Amino acid sequence: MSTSTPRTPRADSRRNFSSVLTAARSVFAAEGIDAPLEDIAKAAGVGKGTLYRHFATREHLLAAVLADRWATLGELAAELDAGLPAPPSPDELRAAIRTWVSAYVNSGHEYPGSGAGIAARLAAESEPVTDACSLMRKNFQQLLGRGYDAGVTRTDIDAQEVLILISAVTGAARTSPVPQAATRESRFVDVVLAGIEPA
Amino acid sequence: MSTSTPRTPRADSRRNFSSVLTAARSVFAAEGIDAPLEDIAKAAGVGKGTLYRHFATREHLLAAVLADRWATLGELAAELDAGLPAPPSPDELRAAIRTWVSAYVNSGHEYPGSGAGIAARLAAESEPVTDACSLMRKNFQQLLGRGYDAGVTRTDIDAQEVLILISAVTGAARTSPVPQAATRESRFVDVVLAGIEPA
DNA sequence: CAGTTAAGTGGACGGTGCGTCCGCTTCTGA
DNA sequence: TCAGAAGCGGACGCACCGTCCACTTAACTG
Repeated sequence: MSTSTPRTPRADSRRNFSSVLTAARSVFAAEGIDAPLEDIAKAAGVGKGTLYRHFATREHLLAAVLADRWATLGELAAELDAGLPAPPSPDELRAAIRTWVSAYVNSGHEYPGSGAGIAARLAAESEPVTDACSLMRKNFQQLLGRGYDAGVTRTDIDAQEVLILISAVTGAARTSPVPQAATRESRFVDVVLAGIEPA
Repeated sequence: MSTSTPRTPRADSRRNFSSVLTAARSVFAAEGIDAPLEDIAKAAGVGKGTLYRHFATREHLLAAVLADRWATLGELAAELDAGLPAPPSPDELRAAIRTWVSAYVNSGHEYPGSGAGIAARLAAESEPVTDACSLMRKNFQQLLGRGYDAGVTRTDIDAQEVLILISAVTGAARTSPVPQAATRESRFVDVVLAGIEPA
């Protein structure tokens, strides 16, 4: 009796939860992560109040939307790490890191505005967002750790900070006019990848 | 008669223009570059309409506020360039570039939020802002050009892009919780400076 | 298979900031 | 001194946010 009552949520509640999540994915994809929450509620066929009941803030909703994408990236990091030979050569490590970062960058294309937005939230340690990416970060940190050992990565930059750097520069690159945007993004990522190697 | 009438503006108009500009400086400094324009109008003792009459958008006002700071940075770039020995050594060039970039970063501390904001506007080629920094950019590009020659700077990254990169990463760093913010900023700047050197 | 009730809903509401518009005021040049 | 152009500034309509609460409805109970 002293323990909390875990009561399973009502059926309509669960239904609305996933309606909102689904709607959020498509609205964020179409209008960017700053889209009015009201649009999402409307798309989900629920009221604003219901949306807020399930996701206390935009952060929470955004984190929920990103969570599974980030889970996938977490797995990729683990796989890349596992796929590395016993003592990996510097070039193999660089390649693995670059591969992962590219995947991270590509995954960011789906939701406009996510670059700068994520950078800011990661840097600010926004609870819901950092929680949602904690596993991914842990696995990428693992990979990065092998970079430290092999001397291909600065030891004063950790996984979280690489994510911030990459998100920030891709975010900026993507606000550029279309002709430049794509090439800028890849050059900016290059700059960061080169920059996180030891001097 | 076919030519336009250049009529000098009325006295109250000029007065209000500078009141708004002064107010904008202090409000932007105190509340960040996203401060409500109404606050600035109030601080200047004018109505919102008057503010908009003089500065059509937030961009224009922001650009006007930043203009003289950027002029100073433009001069610094020219001086650093002029102060370089006839054939500068790579290290001398690196030092000059680093010095200028540090000055740029420090100047950004005055207005909270300017990092990410400027990065986005520079990348998006926001008219008023890119105009305001065109001289600074030109002079810094000059310095960077000598970097290309000396082989200490990637030739596929220009001055504009260095500004974007630096603004983006410092912007992110500054949203970090205070304990980390300062050290993060300097490490992030280091990463970019290292990253813009040729592979 | 009602009846009860707590969980859940959703839209109305108040608040903030934006940018525009236009009736009124003030400067300026004749 | 006065006419009229230039400039002023606050009221207005719009968009979005996040909260609140009267109503609905799913889920347990006898």
